Amino acid sequence: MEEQYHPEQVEAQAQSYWDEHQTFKVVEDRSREKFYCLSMFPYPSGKLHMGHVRNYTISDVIARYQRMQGKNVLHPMGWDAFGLPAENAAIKNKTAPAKWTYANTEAMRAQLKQLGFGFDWSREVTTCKPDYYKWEQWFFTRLYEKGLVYKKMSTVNWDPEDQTVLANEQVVDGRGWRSGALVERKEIPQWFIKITDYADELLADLDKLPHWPEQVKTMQRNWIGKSRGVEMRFDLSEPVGEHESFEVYTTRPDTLMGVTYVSLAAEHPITQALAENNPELATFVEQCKKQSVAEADMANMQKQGMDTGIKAKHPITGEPVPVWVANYVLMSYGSGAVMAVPAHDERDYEFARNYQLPIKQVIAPANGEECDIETAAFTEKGVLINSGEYDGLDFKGAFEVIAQALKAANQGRITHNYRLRDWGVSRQRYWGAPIPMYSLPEGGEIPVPADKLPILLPEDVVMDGVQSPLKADPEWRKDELDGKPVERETDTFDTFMESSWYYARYTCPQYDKGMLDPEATAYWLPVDQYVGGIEHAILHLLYARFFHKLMRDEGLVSCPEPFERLLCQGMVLKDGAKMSKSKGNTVDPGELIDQFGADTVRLFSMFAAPPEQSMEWSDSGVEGAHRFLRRLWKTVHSHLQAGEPGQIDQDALPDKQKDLRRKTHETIAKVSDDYGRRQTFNTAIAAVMELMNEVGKLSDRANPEGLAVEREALEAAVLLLAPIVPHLTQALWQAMGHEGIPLDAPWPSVDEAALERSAIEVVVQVNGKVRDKIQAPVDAPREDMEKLARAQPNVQRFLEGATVRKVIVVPNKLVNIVAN
RNA sequence: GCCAGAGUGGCGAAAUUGGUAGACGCGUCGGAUUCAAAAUCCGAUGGGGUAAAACCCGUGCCGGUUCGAGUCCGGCCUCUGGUACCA
Repeated sequence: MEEQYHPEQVEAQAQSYWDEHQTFKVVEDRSREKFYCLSMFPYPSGKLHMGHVRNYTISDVIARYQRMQGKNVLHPMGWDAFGLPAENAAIKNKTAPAKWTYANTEAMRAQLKQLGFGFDWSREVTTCKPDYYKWEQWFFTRLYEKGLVYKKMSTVNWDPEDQTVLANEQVVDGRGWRSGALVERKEIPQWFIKITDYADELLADLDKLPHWPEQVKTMQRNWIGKSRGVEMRFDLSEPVGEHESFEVYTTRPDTLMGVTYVSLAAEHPITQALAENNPELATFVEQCKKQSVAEADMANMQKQGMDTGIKAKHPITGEPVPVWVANYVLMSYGSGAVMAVPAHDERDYEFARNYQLPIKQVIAPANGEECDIETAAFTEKGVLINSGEYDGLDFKGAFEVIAQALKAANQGRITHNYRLRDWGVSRQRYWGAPIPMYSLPEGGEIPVPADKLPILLPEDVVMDGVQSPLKADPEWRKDELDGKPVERETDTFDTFMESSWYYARYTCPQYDKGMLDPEATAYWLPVDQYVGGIEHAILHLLYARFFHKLMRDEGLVSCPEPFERLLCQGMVLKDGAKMSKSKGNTVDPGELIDQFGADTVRLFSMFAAPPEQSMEWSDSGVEGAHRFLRRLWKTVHSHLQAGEPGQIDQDALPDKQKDLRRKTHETIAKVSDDYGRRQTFNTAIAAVMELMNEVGKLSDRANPEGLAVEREALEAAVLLLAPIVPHLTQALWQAMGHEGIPLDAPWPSVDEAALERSAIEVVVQVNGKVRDKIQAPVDAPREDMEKLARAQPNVQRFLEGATVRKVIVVPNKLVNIVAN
């Protein structure tokens, strides 16, 4: 063994060992317990960034730990290769998106290997390759046949200058990021998948995920947003064209008598019909089109409206209610119409104040307190007032009685509503999987038959920066079906489609008899541990759960949920801000590896913060991590120089040696818990550092027995760190005379005899403040502890002249004497 | 706006079930080693206070529950993620 730690040598050696022995290649083995450890696959954007390093280090640590528990571990990697950045890069670099993407996957794969991640590269999946998206296209046609796919008009950002659809991200301050033109809303036909059909199941099954973070489940519940309310019909006082009424939904039917106006969306058919003969309204509707489609923008924008002049009848009283058009009512949410109760809804309140609409209070606080409706809306539930026969009812009573009245009058009914909307999967972009649908010459659409799949995306294209090459090329769309000409859909899939099922494809990446091999999915699924960024808490994770249920209903997978346990890692920050190119505060993992080695980078990423928390990058912290590894190396080296260890006879050990053994076994217990249950790798590392500090203080190298105690501590430290710094620990493990690698060694176990201690430190408080600390025998009776505590001089000082009211004794921990 | 988080020394953090606030690391200061420096090793390090102790204060802010609150409850402030076409 060399005296100095040379990471470049150690790492090259370990990595070539893994390559030669195909250490991370796994196959189904029904005789062993499996563990499927998955990290969110990267978008191949160019180089790895620190967020990737953190993500994949976490999953690698978990995968290696589980392997040391004896499990058959699958830890795959692939590329979420379709997406918008490839198109932008293609335009900028005058290259094809495919070429750019493949170059990036090459570069990033090399970096991942440098970091020593134990991926089974034989299962690599690249979503932009036809053998992957073919099955996605096939699955979509199956969903179509099952009635789970439909086409409808839907709103997009339209750049009138480039004549193209923009992503929300491409709209900056209301203008197209390239053209600078004011962006408009435009309604175009798009494909949707009925995720709302699965809303109840997606909601209910969150309860089957005890190992998901509570916050993620809460976010998903709120996103699905199931509510119980009343759907009711407002009849128009006189018909508008063919329209005689419209529907609204409310969760607060108790406020129905406080309705002072109703609002329609600009795109509502009644609004459209009215605008035909009302130029002023038509202008307002046009104005409404010049605003963002993003929810955050809509919620923050100035609320504007216009009185249409027509009236609707209140569904209970029949009194006329003015009908307005408002920019904040969206056609794609619910029915595109809302009833307004300004006294009890903040948004309606603000709107009514702006336009001097009446505000009628119909709810009073339940506790009889006053509330001033002149200053703010009262949005809590309470008791009905000014509501005629309903006065005095509470929310629950009013809900039922008013719903009953609406039902009796044939004006409405109780129903459930979801905030969740169907999944729009059409994108008017090139770099995505073509949507496998044909338009027929006689009109209508049919799915592309299986034998015509995949619909290939041409890779050799030139991007002009404006239009998708699929749309620009009139030839591409031409196809033939049973001798008849048909036209291909030129839209491509939302890239969330690919990321919704890649985890399943990893179980059988080369399978060509179908989308998935049910035997492979039955063995490997569900994923036991999923690791990825919190930013995916809703969209990706909800779509993937949805897709899983769709695949289950197709007989491709057998479990109800795809991800058993979820860990959402925090962001990597530098100088308090997210690392990003635009802020210029990025750190290049490659340079760090060159300087310190992969193990140091991995160690620091795990040590700086617990995985869920955002983590502050620090150059000197990295140096500290490196220092620790050098120290560990040197300690093992000098230990080996000191001679051969003997046998340990626990009972005969001197106290110092007993202390070191206790520390060793306490550390094994603590670190095992940190890896397995708590997943706090930072405290696991801190515990091993403490152990190494104790080795420095307590080791006795003068005799074989002392060397044996030290050897035990060092072997424990090496095995406990093996998942985090796999190269260095492999070298040390072999230097200490072991065949094979730590990864295949059993996880160290705790020797209960070594943990035993005779005395324990107990804190003594007077009135909750620490006044002394005593050494008490372990499990001392309460009376003894109290007596001992009271005897301390400093405790007596504080008890002087006071009467003891109560003594609280927490066994083996603390005594608190309450006195005054 | 709405939904979900976070806030503890000079810095990253720890405190796992309501029971010693600051483990571990970084930085800083002092010392050893060295011709000198780097590296390494040893020691100190929340603020106030003391010769040293004792003691007092201290976990974003205000209030509450409790023998005891970083931890639980109510109300704020600031920051972060998501907000359906960034992934």
